[in-house]
Amino acid sequence: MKKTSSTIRDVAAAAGVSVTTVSKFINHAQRFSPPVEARVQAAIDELGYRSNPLARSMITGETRTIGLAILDILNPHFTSIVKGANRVALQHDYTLLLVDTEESQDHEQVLIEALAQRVDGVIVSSRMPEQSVQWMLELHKPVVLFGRNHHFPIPSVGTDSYLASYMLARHLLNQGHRSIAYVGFGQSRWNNERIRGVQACLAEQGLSASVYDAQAASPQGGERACSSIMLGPNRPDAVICYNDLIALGFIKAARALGFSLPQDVSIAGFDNVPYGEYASPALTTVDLQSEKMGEIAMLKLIDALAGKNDTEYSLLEPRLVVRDSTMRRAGASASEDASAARAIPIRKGTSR
Amino acid sequence: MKKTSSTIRDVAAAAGVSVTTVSKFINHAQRFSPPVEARVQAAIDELGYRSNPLARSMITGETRTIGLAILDILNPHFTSIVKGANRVALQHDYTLLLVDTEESQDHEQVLIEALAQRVDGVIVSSRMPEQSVQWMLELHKPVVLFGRNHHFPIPSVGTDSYLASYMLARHLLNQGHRSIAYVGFGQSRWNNERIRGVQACLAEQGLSASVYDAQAASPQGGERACSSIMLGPNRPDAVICYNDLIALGFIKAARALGFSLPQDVSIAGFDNVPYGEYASPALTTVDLQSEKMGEIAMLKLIDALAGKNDTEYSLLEPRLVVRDSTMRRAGASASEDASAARAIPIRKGTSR
DNA sequence: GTGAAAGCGCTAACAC
DNA sequence: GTGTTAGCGCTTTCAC
Repeated sequence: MKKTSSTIRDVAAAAGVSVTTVSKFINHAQRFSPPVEARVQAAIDELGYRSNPLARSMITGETRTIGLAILDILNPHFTSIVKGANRVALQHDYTLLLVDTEESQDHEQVLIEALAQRVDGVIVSSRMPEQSVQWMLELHKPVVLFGRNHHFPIPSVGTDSYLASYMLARHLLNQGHRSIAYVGFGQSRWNNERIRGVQACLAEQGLSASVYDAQAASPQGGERACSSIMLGPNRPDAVICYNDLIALGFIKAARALGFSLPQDVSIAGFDNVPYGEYASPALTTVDLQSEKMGEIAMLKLIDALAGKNDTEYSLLEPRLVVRDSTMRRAGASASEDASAARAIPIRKGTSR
Repeated sequence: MKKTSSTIRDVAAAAGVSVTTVSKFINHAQRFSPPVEARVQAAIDELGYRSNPLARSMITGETRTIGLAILDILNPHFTSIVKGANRVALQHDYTLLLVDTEESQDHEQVLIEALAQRVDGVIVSSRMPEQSVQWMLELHKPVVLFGRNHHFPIPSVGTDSYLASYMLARHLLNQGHRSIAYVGFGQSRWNNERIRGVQACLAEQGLSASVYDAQAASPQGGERACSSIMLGPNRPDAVICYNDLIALGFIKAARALGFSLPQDVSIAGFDNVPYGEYASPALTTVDLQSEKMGEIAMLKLIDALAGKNDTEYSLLEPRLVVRDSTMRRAGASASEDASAARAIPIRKGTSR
C-alpha cells in the first residue's frame, strides 16, 4: 500500500508510452497494438493506478453524478423516491449523491447550491414557496423539481394531490362519515392542494372539514396534534392526515387517550409508506407512487442532460389503498357505499 | 441567466485585480485594502461568480465531502445511521454523499471505490466477509466500518450483537418460552454473532434454538419464512428475527395463517426501527442505537481526517425494548419472571 | 498588499 | 497507432 496514489504520468512512464495513450486506453477511446495494451495494463495493475475523476471532470465538464435533495430521510416516502431514482441512475451509469436538508432547513438553498456544483444536475424536493426558486435557474445546471411550479419553467414530477385527497374524502363520505377533520402540515407545498381536494369533495355534500395543523410531518407531529382534536368540542368521526407518518402518530395517541380505532374514529393518510400495512389498525392511505416519482424525476434529468427538454410536468395518478383504519360509520346505510360509484358522476358542481 | 458560469479570471478582470487577490479574498485567506475588497465583491456579485469546488479540490486535495455506503435505504435502521452521520458532518462543515449498494450488490466494491475517489473518506456498511476487505486499505483514504473487523486494523463502530441477542433470548426464557426459533439473514455480518448469543443463552438451560434463514432482510423475507416455521413439525413458541423488518413481515404472515399474536407465538427483532412501535402487536426489539452509530462513525472519520488515529473499535450497548409482541407464556408461573435473575443460574438440564 | 507564474491530473485537438 | 502540446479553474510559492 503506497502512501500517495499514482498518476497517469507514472503509468505512462512505467509502460514506456505517452500519457495520451494511457488516457485513451483507460477510456476505451481507442485500441492499440497488443504489446502496448499489455504493457499499459501491466503498469496500471503494478501501480494500482486509478484515474482521478476530479481531474477528468474538470476537462470534460461532466461528473456522471446526479444530486438529489430530499426533505427528510427518516420518512419512508422519501427513501422510496431515492430508491427509484437510484435504480435509474445506476442503469444509466450515474452515481446518485444524496443530501438530506431536514437538519438545516435554513440552509437549504446553500446546501443545494453546493451540491449542484459537484454534480451534473439536481433533483430537488423543497419547502420553498414556488415563487422563490429563481436561484435554481441560475445554477447553470439542469434541475428537476418534485411538485409543479407555476412560476418558472422547471421540469417536474408529482402525484395529483388534489385528486388524492378528493378520493380520500369521497371514501370517507361513502363510509358514512360526516364530521371530517384534516390535519395538515403547513410547511409543505402539497398541503393546500390536499385541503382543497378535501373541501371540494365535502362541499358537494354541503359539508366542510375542520382544518388543523401538525407542526411536524412525523409521527411525533401526529401524536401532539391528537388530543386537542379528539378531546375538543368538535370531535370528528374521521381524520385525514397530511401523511402516513402523522396518521401513525395520531393513531397511537388516540388509543392512548382511550379511543377505539377505527370504531370511534377513522384515520387515513397519504403516501402509502410500507409500515402503514403493519400498523394497527392497518392504515388506509393513498398511494402516491413515491418510487415511480423518483424514477421519473431521474429519467427527466437524464433527458435534460442529453439535451432533450420536451416534457415539463408529469402528473402521476394516486391510488386509494383501503385498509382497516377507516370503517363504515355505525348508522350509515349499507347501500350508500355501493351506490357511490354511480352517484358521483351525476352530481353537479364538481369542479376544482 | 448566463449560459456559462464565470471563472475566477473573469472576476479578476472585472475588478481590475489579479486572480491571486480574488482567490485569497474568497478563501478569507488574507485581507486587502477596502477599495480592492469592495471592487472584488462587486465583481463577484455582478457576475454571479461561484468558485468551482472541483478545481479547488484538485489542488488542495480535499473535497470537504464524506461518502457513506449503506446496504438498503429502505431499512429505517440505515436511515437512522444516515441521520446521525449527516448531523455530525454538517456540524463539521462536511457534506455527506450517500450510496445505496442494495441495487447492485455485485458491484459493491466498484461502487465504493468510485465513491471513495470523490470524497475525503468513506464510511462503509458492507456484506463482504471480513477477510476480503483488503482493497479498502488500498483506497488511500480513511475508512470507517460498521462492525468490527478482526483481520485488518480499520476503525469501526458497532453494537454488541452477541449481547443483544443474548438479552433477547434471556427475556424470552424469563417469560417461560422454551421452544425458541431464530430467523436469521445469512448474508449479514451480524448474523453469526446473533445466533451465538441466542444459543449461548439457551445452552445455559440445556436448550437450543432452531435456526432458520430469511432470504431477505425485509418484511417480505419475514413473510416468506413464516409458514414453513409456523406450520412445520416443530412450531416454536417464540421467534427471534434477524431484524425488525423481518419480524414485522413474520407477524403479518403469522396472522394471515390464523395465529393469534402474541398468545400463540412471541416475536422479537433487532434495531428498534421507529415503526415497530406502531405495529400490532407493538414489536419487542433491541435498540442498537442506529443513529448514534452513524454519529460515532462520522466522528471517527473526521478524526482520522485530522490525523488522529487512536480509537479502533467502538462498541455500543444494546438496550432491550419490551413491547407487546412478546408475552408470558401460558403456564409459566408468575414468580418465574421475578425470580429469573436468581433462578436461572441454578437450573440444571432443563430441556425440551 | 498585490501579482506573475507554476502546476494539480487529466483530456482533446492536432501532429507525425 | 502514438506522441506533443495546450489548457480546464483554481491555489500557492515567491517576488515585488
